[in-house]
Amino acid sequence: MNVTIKDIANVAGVSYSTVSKALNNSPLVKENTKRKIIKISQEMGYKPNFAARSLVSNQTKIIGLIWPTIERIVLSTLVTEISNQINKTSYSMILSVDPVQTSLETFRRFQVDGIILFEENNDEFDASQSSALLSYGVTRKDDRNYPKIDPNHEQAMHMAVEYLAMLGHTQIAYIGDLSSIDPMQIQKYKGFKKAIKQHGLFLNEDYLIDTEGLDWYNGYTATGKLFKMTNRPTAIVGGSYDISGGIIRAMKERKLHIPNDFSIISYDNVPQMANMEFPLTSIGVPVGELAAEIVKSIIKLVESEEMNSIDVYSNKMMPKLNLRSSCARPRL
Amino acid sequence: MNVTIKDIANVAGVSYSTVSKALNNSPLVKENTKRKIIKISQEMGYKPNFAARSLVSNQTKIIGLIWPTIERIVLSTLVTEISNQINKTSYSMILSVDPVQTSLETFRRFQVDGIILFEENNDEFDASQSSALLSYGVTRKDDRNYPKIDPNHEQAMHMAVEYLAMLGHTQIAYIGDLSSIDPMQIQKYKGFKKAIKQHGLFLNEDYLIDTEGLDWYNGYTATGKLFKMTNRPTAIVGGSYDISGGIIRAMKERKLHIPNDFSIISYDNVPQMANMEFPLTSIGVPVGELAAEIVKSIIKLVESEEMNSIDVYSNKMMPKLNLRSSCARPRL
DNA sequence: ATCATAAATAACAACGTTGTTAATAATGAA
DNA sequence: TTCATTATTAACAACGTTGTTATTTATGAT
Repeated sequence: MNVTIKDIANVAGVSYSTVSKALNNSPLVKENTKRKIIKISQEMGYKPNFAARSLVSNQTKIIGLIWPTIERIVLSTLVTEISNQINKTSYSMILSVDPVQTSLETFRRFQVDGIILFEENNDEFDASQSSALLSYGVTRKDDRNYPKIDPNHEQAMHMAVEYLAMLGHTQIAYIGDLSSIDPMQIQKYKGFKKAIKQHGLFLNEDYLIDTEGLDWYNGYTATGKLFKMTNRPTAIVGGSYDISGGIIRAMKERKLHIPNDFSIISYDNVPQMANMEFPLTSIGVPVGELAAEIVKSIIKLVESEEMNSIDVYSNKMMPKLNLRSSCARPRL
Repeated sequence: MNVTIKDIANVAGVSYSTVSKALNNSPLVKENTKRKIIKISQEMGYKPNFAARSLVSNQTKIIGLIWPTIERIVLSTLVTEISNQINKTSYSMILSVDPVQTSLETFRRFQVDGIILFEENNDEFDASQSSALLSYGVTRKDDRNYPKIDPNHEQAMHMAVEYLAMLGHTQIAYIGDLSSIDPMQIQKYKGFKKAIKQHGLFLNEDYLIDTEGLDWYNGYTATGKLFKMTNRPTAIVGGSYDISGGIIRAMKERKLHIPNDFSIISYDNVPQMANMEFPLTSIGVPVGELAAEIVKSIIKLVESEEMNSIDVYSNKMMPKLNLRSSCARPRL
């Protein structure tokens, strides 16, 4: 059996309410006895009972994170970052890898104070009865009634294309998942197309290469399609960390030189980027910043919810360009 | 505010204790009123308060899973499987990606009923004050005082080598992580060496190829070392799913044919194995079985702990050989 | 020394459940 | 009908906290 404040009260010879106050550092109890009680509680190995505390305070101090598809390395990194950041606050994080609806129900039972939702696919679910909810990853529908945080994909593509155009590239390809219903993927290639037009470049539809998946191998295969073309691009934007890994592989296999034969910019901004087979110049919101913003927002949401000030904002975060060595001026 | 059994009692016109019994399907309340109460509670959207319930029952019905390094695909699959299996019981699972010690403290605060621990590296930690604890992944020290479940790595290697030997191979290489302090990796290559000897084959130390990592790219690079040899093996055991992915890649790049040029058996037994670039024959405990055993064990542990029958067993699970098309008789 | 006041501690209610005990209503044998 | 017995429901204590209110003890001015 665990030790309770009553046990402490007994050995300290005070009432349990005094113990409670002492442990919460209330000014209502004398410094002397406070010290004594704290000492005893430590000796006895007291751990506050979570259930009791949340029963009276009506809050759990837990943030739930829903992550239905635990596979991509970028999201792994993001989750780890978020976990670290949350641990610096008074909250804790728990994770559920179940489908969204199931996860929501689990968290409802738990009465978590807030929920972070990674939306990768377009599951339908009913979030109406849930606690403070913050979404990462775009939904298709626009009638969401909860706030969300996202990288500004459009801006990222704009910056990538701008940089390549500045170097003199006019034939730029995008290798990414075009067939997915995942809204995040859709936003990426739409952003790319828009950026090409904005920079006055010709949009060659053949340069939109579908990986039909998000694994490194999909990137590898799709790059093969590129080599079948007669009129090849001089620069490539890779749709994700994993995909870009496959692109590098395909290049090396054909003894092609980066950046002399092809300039490459990869999407995503994780530390691992620097340790790839070839260090790629990349574009994306740094995961650290992303995590910080997500944590800050969900906690604000949780703590303001009492006053019902839940406004449904959509925070599109600013990407950063990380210059490494995979881009150069095109050969003439 | 959430609806409580008292609210239900009010609209049903009974006492709250009757509501409690009705919802718990107690024989002490008349079928008629039971139905009425259940109907009302559904209409009002009642969700039992988790904190209150666990306060009185002194159990949380939560299993915590500690997974400090969320990267490998095999473990992703295992976690998902475990989560699914747990959801079929009356328990729920929560996941922590923090270092072991931190995670243990979090779970202690939560008062989870049981903990599943994935030990990948050799962190030191103090599990003495924790609840029922079950470990997956071998520890270096032998003085653990908690039970564990593991694939029988030695047996797996035995079966792999046996199969290859049966096909006529005498020159078998192992490509895996030899430099790690991760005990699971150590067991694998030690098991391989033992198996080679047991089958009366000559153990060529050059055939133990160090990937120095667990990524697919590590497997790819290590395979390169193999091609530098003059006296090449005819068969390869890949140390993990990811590593084997890299091996396949290296083979294809050199236009080598599997299984005519090299027979390959991969470690790990996940469904994704069949969808690899090349469907590999593999050896390992099926994740489904592994998950089932883990869940069964932790629940048994949790529910028997009251009677203090925690015996420190070590369950080495039996691997299975999955025949696909990556092995053949060696060429003469 | 006496009393008002402040400081320190104790007592108690509440949070939402479950399980036990007490009270009431229904049933049936005399 | 009356009383014992059973079926049904109500009342209450408990779980371990926190916050509010009541009580005791110490302090200081008169």
